[in-house]
Amino acid sequence: MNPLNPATEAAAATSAAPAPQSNFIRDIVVHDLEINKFGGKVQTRFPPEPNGYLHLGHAKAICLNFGLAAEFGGKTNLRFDDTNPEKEEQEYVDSIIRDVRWLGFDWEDRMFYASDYFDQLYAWAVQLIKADKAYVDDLSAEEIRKTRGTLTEPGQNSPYRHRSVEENLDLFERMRKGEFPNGSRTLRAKIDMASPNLNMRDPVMYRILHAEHHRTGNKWCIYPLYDFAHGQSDSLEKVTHSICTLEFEDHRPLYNWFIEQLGIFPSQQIEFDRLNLTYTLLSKRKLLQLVNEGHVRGWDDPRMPTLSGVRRRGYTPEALRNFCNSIGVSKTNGSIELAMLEHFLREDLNKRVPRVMAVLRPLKLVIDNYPEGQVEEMDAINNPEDASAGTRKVPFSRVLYIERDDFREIPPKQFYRISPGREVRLRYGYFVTCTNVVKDANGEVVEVHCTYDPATRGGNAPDGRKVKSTIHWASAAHAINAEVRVYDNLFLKEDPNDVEEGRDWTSNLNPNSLEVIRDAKLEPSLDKAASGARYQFERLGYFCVDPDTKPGALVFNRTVPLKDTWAKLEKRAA
RNA sequence: UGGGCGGUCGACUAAUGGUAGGUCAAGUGCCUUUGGAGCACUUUGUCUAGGUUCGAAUCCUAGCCGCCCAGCCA
Repeated sequence: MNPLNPATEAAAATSAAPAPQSNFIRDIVVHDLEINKFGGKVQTRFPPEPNGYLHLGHAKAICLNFGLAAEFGGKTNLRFDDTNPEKEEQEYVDSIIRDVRWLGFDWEDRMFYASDYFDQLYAWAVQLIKADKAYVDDLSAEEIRKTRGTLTEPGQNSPYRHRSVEENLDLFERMRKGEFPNGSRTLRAKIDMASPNLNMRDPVMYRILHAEHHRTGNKWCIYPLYDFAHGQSDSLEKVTHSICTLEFEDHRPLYNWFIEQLGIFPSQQIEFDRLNLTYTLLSKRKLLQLVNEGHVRGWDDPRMPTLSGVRRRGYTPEALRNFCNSIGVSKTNGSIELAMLEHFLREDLNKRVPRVMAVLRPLKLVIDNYPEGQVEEMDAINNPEDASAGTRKVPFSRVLYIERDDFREIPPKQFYRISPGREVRLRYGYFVTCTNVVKDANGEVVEVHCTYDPATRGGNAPDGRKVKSTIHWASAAHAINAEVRVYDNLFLKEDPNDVEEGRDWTSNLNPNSLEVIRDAKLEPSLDKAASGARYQFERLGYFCVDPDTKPGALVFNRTVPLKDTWAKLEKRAA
């Protein structure tokens, strides 16, 4: 068997990925190419702030940026937008690098940091001061807020707006030298305090922050804000199409204003809709809160929508890419059903992952007429979707474990599994007919007894008789024990932010998002399963080996259950 | 309320003045040694009202609804 694990992933054949469908950004690129807008070049970038772990929303942005450039022979840079030393950390940089690589993208030698450009940005600020387009303001944060105006009223000019160029130059230089405390002064662009776009009301370009930066250390005590760093960083990297999310639409006029005033390469900002997924929160701030408040075990908790979380859960990069390429890109705010993501996950796993038998909630099945002490090695197919995956042997004996759910003393309508008097097939084993059950003092069934038909070895009856269902099993004497972590949605509501007055989104957390099963019974071929290896537990779902696994103590995560027609029928009947 | 941006099957997304199509979901049937997978079929849609036009999802006008913006966050 060749279970897929992360180590061999890069070498694994990429499943037939749907070609990214047309979208409005691609159309713009095609058009720009036609009119030779950027000399026939396409340059994009993925610009995360290293203040948290990447999540599925970032996967969409990554696929879009790298996909677009690749399609048109361009390049994509990885750039860390690290202009706020108070929130950024090396740990996050490292995780981002790991995650983008894992998703399958390569920025070659083009890994940059906004902090690489601090000297240039400073020089540009000086240039704007000299052009009387920027000034040092002594107003406090509070005062700036008060004089900014409101959505309907214009703001008022700062009393410091008309300082001389010389004084501004001097003050800005002294800000840089560290002569002033945090918050005492800012550098502001001189635009228009009456603009209907609040971003144009003399936005702050630099603030004083006596804080150590994860890369520049204590070199700086003033740091540029996003608006004074992002566009120029794009420009320096000759980014042709600067793709960002919708909330930056209002910033585009400012983005363009700085580029025009500075007379630098005119990168073009294009905004698209953020990814929203049902039953999922995609906000770094809230994910951080989940981690900090201990609602999950960490950024890579398999219930987290972070890339490290879904990786640990058993998602494949291929599934994620196929999903991202299929959901489209637009400007409408919507929410994609989680079922869509899971579809692409199952589609990929189904084709590539070996099948194996595992019993999660064991119930003893005794075959009364099977010879005591006899063991047969049954042939089992590793992957019916892939003949090259071959076969394996699975030991069969008199006492087996079956799934508790596969037995009903009184079978409901349409329940085809084991119940008294009914014949079913044990996968790769024999036909067995349930004869009676043993109950404990509480009346709970603890043992199911049956007889087998020796003529049906392997699972076929020579007389051609059919059976309604096939049951998976594990030989009691040979099964290995494992812990299995079964996950459900982290949130109870489709929209986790949908809360009644006075409550917050954490009240929508699903208290049963994790169920730990400690005594699952697995077929013995799994005893050497390596961390990260993925399997389909037949009839149950896809599972992968968690890194918590220790020698002799296997731990599996349920990646996603198989579609379950019976569960659906049962639910509908209820 | 000022500004910006949106509204196409249940969800997502195409159609760029000329047959409203695809994927997911849902349903029906076939097939099946996984009630898995696969195959076939089916249901449901252009926010509203006017207008332009031979012809409008697309253009115009007026509404309605939703999202974003008042950080020295990004």
